[in-house]
Amino acid sequence: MPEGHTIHRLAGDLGIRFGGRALRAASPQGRFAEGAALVDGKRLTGTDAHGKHLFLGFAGAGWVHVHLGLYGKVAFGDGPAPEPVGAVRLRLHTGAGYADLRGPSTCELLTDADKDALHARLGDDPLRGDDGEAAWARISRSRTPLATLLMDQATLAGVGNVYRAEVLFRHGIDPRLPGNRLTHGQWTAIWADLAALMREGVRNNRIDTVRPEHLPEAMGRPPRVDDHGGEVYVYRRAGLPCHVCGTEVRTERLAARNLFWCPGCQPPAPA
DNA sequence: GGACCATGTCTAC
DNA sequence: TAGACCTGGTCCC
Repeated sequence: MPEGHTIHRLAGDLGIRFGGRALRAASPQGRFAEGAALVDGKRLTGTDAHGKHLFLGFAGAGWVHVHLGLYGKVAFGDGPAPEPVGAVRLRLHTGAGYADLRGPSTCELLTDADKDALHARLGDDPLRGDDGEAAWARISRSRTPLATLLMDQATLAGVGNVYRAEVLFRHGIDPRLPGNRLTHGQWTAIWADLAALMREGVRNNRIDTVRPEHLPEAMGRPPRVDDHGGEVYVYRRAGLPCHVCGTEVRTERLAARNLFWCPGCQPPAPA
């Protein structure tokens, strides 16, 4: 599901599957009918991802910009495309395979200039090889809680609710710590960790954040299955014991999103 | 079949 | 900060 790793993975998969080829495009659901008609029959020249934004370049037609939002999905299939099931906003296909896009919050056609403007309002992306210093410049002068800053796409692009909860846990940082109380050393460690975790997320197409020494087998506990499909420390584990210290994982609404942390492993910094 | 929930973001008050 | 919105999965009746 859609944090930055999903989008980068999609950009890669779409490039491998369809790159360089002329594609048929349609909008069975109808809400992208005009855009689909404009790229129909055009060659896919390249794909790009920045944070949670996906871009598909079509020769002579510009860029299809997709944001999956909370519910969006892309489903791939081999062979000729069957009758569309459900609300398919955009279907791309060749005779040999197809991709169906459902439920995106955005699916629109952009010019190069539109795309540039979008990049300009997005922050550093751990999956684009950025060094994180522009993000640090904003974080280090903000009194906003770090948990909120990590999800501000203008500061940092691609991190969502799972990665923010998990990376703060891995670094033992209280999510409510104001940005300007973080040290540069802590930030470079967080940035490097995010880049590594998210690269692994792209590879595996799921979010795993638990260190090998904390996996249940290594802790002498029975294996577990997290219902969102990856191994995590605190995300959506409210009320359950922390895998590391046993303290009950807490949850709270912060800036209209659910936040999860372990008060034992992520104690408040001294004032 | 309906209620509810979700890894996101924008807009209006 | 509340509500809206895009959709599908899960749970309950």
